[in-house]
Amino acid sequence: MYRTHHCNALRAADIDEQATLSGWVHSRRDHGGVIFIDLRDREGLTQVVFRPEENAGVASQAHHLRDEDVIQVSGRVAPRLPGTENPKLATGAIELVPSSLTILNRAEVLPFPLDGEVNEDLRLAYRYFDLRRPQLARNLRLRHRITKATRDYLDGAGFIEIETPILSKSTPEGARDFLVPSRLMPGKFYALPQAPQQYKQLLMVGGIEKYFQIAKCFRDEDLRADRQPEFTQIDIEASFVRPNDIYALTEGMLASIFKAARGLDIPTPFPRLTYREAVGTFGSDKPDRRFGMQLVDFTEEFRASGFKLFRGVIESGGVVKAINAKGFAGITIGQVDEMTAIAKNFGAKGLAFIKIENGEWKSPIVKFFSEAERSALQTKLALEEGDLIFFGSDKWDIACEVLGRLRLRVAEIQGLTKNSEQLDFLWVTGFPLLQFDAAENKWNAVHHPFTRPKAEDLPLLDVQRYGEMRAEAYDVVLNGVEVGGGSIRIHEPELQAKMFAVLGVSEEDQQIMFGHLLRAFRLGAPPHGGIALGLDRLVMLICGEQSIRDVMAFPKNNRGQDLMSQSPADVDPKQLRELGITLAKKTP
RNA sequence: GGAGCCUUAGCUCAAUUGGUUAGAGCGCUGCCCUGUCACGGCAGAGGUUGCGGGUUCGAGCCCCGUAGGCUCCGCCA
Repeated sequence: MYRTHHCNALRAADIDEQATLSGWVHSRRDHGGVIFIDLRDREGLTQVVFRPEENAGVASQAHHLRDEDVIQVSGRVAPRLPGTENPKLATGAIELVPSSLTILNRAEVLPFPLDGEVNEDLRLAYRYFDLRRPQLARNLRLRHRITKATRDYLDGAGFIEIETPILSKSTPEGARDFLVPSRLMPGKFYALPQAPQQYKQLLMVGGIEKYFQIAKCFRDEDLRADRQPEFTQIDIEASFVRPNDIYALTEGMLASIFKAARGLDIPTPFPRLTYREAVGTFGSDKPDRRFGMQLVDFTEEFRASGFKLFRGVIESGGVVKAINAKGFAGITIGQVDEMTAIAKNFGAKGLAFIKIENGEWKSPIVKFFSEAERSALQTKLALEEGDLIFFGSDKWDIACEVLGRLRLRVAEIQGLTKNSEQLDFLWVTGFPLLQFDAAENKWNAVHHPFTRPKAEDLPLLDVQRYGEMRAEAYDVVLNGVEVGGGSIRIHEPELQAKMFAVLGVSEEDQQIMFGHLLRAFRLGAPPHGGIALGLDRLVMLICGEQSIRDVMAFPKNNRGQDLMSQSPADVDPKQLRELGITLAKKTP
């Protein structure tokens, strides 16, 4: 038996008991005579004291212990000498006085210390070692609590967990696929699933009615702090449901998750905003509402303005909007440049702003404003000394996005959400169904091609007013992060075929790529819909981390490499021959 | 594909205007130390300043290129 107790178990009540502990040498304090070891396992720390006068052999062995050696000690639980108890340690009232010490494994010189900041690439190269950090260990355990709560909740709601294939089929829309070559059918490829989308819909056709999966998904796109090439979704699909059913289910599940993980009762139901409201008021379809700085519309006020720039934009169908960056009039030249760069990056031609300083409105454009226009700005933006107005005047979506991005950056600079404990959940609904891609000269699905148009917008399909159609789709947003999204699906073969056609998929290609789905819909497909939540992002938010890498056991770096195992890597030419693959010569 | 920041000892960082032999803390090695818990003390080892080129009497520092890391934009149905 390696242990009788773990390292966070022994208390004053155990004094004079015999105990055996196993774990890592967390720290050693060698006084030449007496030696203290903090022994660590995943549960905590226990001080072990070696006294030469009690057991010279064991004590001399202990002189050679180094950090992170793995040892086993057996002995007597003793009270600490009066005055030497450590209140910072749960086991601080006692110590173990060992009669035997077994060194189970030595640790070489450590690549980096486990406390303090270390470069992430080094940590990733030694991930198995880095996982000993309390932070990462805590995150993985919290992640387990969250998936456990998810399974328990969905099981209680009658959902069945079903695995769907990882070796799947490439589809044209969406993200770039990871491909897997087939050996038995040379020249053909599987694709790793971007999501179990079609399978879960086919499970609905199969009469499962309530499905879920903690599903690995794969997308071959560039990485970010919150995007990895392989990630996990809480994937849910149900039959005979309307959006309200999905909302209630998701809210209940998230409440259950936050209760299990953080002991918090989050208020439900979540508020709902339409896409138009979210973008129009916050400049984002995943608004962070933990601070104000809302977008205010001044299109009517400036319709006949003496300021030609605004008037011209409005005359050509655009809008004038503004935000009040409170207390930001002291903005530096560098920050003005940064804000202007942000504005231009998101499509604005420039950035107009007004500082309210020393009771004056400071800006080259103020002189063009009428008294009524100034008064409207004053009132609707609730201007005070020290405030700063940013304007967005452009087409609606550009003006909104520019101000939305500025709003987030100002909030970041001002630290408005720093140390915030607030959990702001909301639903965003009524997304556009389709978006025109000028570069490809075609319509693309905003969500995915299986998304159901809102019933009242269906007539627009036949008159080809695609851009005005809204989807029966919804996102759930937490603190400005999209943690999930879903939709009610199309279950009629005719409508689905029509959607494919709008998206530019020929009838022949429909049969090749989606024939099974269209055929399934002709065999009694129930109305259905669902949602998928990004588990990694959710865990990240619950753990208070900035990156999903910190809530995954073995994440990849910025370029999709595993710095520990050095993947991706070259393969043996024999493997390629079996697959019928020849590598193109590298172009110099 | 683009932008920004970064790269000096095993780790985290410093190094004045371009100027002597590139320093500190932690870690490591050796010695001392019997109540510490960030133990303490003494001594020591450890550097191609990412790499290549340039400017200069002289480059960690300036210039050009390149590699790598992170963040963001594009991309992510």
